[in-house]
Amino acid sequence: MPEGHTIHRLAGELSLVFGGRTVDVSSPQGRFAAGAAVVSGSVLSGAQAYGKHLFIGFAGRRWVHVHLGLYGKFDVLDRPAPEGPVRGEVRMRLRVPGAHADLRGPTRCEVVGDAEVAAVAARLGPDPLRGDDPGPALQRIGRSRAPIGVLLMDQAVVAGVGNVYRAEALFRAGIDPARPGASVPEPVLRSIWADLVGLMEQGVRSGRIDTVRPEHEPEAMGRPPRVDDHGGEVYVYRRSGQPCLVCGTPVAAGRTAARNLFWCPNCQH
DNA sequence: GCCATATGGAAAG
DNA sequence: TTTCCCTATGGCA
Repeated sequence: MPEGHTIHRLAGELSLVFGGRTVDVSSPQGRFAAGAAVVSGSVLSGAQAYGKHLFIGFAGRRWVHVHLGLYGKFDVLDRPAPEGPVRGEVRMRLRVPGAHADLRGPTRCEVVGDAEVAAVAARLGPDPLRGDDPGPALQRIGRSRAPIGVLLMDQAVVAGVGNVYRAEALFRAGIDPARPGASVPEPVLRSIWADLVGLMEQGVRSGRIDTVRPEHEPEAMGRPPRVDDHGGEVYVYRRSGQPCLVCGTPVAAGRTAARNLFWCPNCQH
């Protein structure tokens, strides 16, 4: 479930569990064997998140740069690594007495230096989860003819927003994803930013994406709760054809830039 | 078993 | 705009 909130949450968990400790790093699958050897046995200083990029810091100014991509997973477990054969394709395993973490299916997992961390941070737009100034994002969107739905997913514009937060923030703002960025009034852009900050901070705390306002929650509407793969309750994401939680109109679906897009044609303009 | 699918992004055409 | 990569899972023979 890798949108920015997942990565920031992981950074916190990794820092808490492994920070200040000497960590054994391995690659049961083998594809990260060389990198693991570089950092294994050194002290893990802490982890940092920039958008969807995770940097795990080790003594000697070395970082393991991890990007989960579409289906990567990084499980941090408060118990010793199990004995015996490793289940599945574990690219990287972190291990200390009493805890371990397994990384599977990442798009990227490599040892880098400070320069690479800085380069990644520099090419990303402001991150709602880092307390960044939204100015550059607002300006870029305000000048662009590209659809607001595309701009919000562009990591160079806003870092950390993925397909779920994109769809949900636009629904909550009542904005049609196809609208050109420049056509969205600046105050609306500001409120979308503030909304993303609140939603994503909540996501970091809960480890899931919940976007439905109290007045539209299942208990309030007399319908059964619904939990999707992302773990939470949402208005439109992956609800195509089902009635909009606010107006009952069937939720629309489309594909833009090879990604699924969902919106309510009645509530969003 | 096979196929489709997924919250991403980079490279190729 | 399409293709490719990385992995697990659920539906369907």
